[in-house]
Amino acid sequence: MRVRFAPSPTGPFHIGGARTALFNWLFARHHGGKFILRIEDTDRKRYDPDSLRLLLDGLRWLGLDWDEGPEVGGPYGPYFQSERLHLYQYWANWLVEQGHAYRCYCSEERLEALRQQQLAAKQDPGYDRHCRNLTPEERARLHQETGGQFVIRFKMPLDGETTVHDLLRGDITFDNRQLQDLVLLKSDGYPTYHLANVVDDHLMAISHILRAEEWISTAPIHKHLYDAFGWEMPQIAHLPVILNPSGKGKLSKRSVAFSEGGRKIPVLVHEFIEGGYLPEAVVNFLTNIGWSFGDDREVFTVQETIERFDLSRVNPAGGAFPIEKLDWLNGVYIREMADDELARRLLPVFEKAGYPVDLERMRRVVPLIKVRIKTLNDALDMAGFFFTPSFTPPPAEEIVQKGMDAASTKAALQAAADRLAGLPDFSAKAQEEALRALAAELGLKTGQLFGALRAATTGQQVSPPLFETMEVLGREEALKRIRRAIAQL
RNA sequence: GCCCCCAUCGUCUAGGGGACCAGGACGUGGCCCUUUCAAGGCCAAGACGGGAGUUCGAAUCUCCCUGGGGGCACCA
Repeated sequence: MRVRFAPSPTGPFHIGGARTALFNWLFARHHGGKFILRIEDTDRKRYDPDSLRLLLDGLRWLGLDWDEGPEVGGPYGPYFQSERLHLYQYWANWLVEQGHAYRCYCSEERLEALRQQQLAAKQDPGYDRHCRNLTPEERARLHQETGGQFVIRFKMPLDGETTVHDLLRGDITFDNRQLQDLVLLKSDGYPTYHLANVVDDHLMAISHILRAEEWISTAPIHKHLYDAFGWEMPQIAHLPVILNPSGKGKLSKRSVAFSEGGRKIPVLVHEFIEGGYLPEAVVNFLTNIGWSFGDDREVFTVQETIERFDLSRVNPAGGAFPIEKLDWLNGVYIREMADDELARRLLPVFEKAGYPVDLERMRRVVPLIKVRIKTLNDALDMAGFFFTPSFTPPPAEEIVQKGMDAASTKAALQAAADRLAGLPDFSAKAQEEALRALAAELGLKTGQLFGALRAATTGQQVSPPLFETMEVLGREEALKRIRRAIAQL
């Protein structure tokens, strides 16, 4: 079995594309087949040089390794369509010679005028097959007049029906009269998607096509192309589309999408990377859209997915992008990760945010924040204060707790500092014992005393547990922060 | 407008004629735990779009309607 992912480098790598790639990859890995990456760079107008890097980086980040394609080569190369132009030209001309296609000399202006006319007359827009039945004389004259500028169009059957078998949906029948004499080869010598895709899938011996639902309407077109070539069409399945979280419109339509709360949700693979998501969580998440593991399980490894993945559990219905589930799932993966591993992954995040990184300290911080973060980036807000070189205490109003004033807070912090300074050991346990006793002596609620200390030492209202935090900070640093807070009251 | 696809809790889904007064998960609400915030535990609310038909029996099969989505380029 040979499957392919064939993206077009015309923009950033989209999560919908990643899902298609993932399903193809899973299919190949499950069946012991090959996963081919082919770059369909035939649109010179929309070509975006950054997108290839984004694509390759994204695939690698997700762990979707390809057996043939860019950077790895393979026996069916080249894997960039722009390097295969001679093949498309050869096969397009072959179709012309065989009478399955023809040269069309119509100008863009004529096509545009035709379209306007059809629209005005409330007719379906489409090419009127003007050049399909030219006499050799007319053909020669037009060739002369246009200076040999032409496109090659496919001769679509004028009547009858075409049935395509979809692995997920069964037989789908189309009326041939709906089909156009579409362009196979553009006037710049580049192929259109239809030609290049069919030629390459055949030449690369692709056995199964797993592509997004939005391609369904091109299936009969491709079927006719395969028939004209006398080639066998690969087995085909159309994966359900992913809709916006609102369920309105497909996700890939715009690169900016918003959830109900108005939060901008990531839709580009690099946004997930930069957003602090874990690739294993994203893969698990994507796997659950349109496919289910069974046994009421939602969390599972890629290995388990590979073992179980097949088309029979793919749901043909499109659905909304359940982004809030990714946050939960990412949190699950973070909590299940070994502390050491998490520390290692957190380092570059802190480094990028401008904090001086320190693996030793990070190892000690991780157990305190692990259950409190959903993304790696969350750690910045939760634990940045551990790494701030010159920590500044927050303003007085953030230190003074409910039911207290500056004077009582100052006194309480001073007393706490004295107790902490006098502790034989600075363990969280020893601190807690001493400070609970102190709170009782001062007639304060634990929340009042601990809250003031929390604000003083972390600068935050929300933080990891206070005593563990101070233990990691170290007695010297903790006391320093408390004293600076006192000075500010 | 034309063609095509799809239809179970708000969302992702399980379900393949009786095992379904429909199961799981996210989210939401409540309680417990608790120095904040989480995590965790327990509990709760919450769906088969509508109508015909087939059948002893339909979430499951058929048809119609409705709704949603996709496609109609010298873009992929």
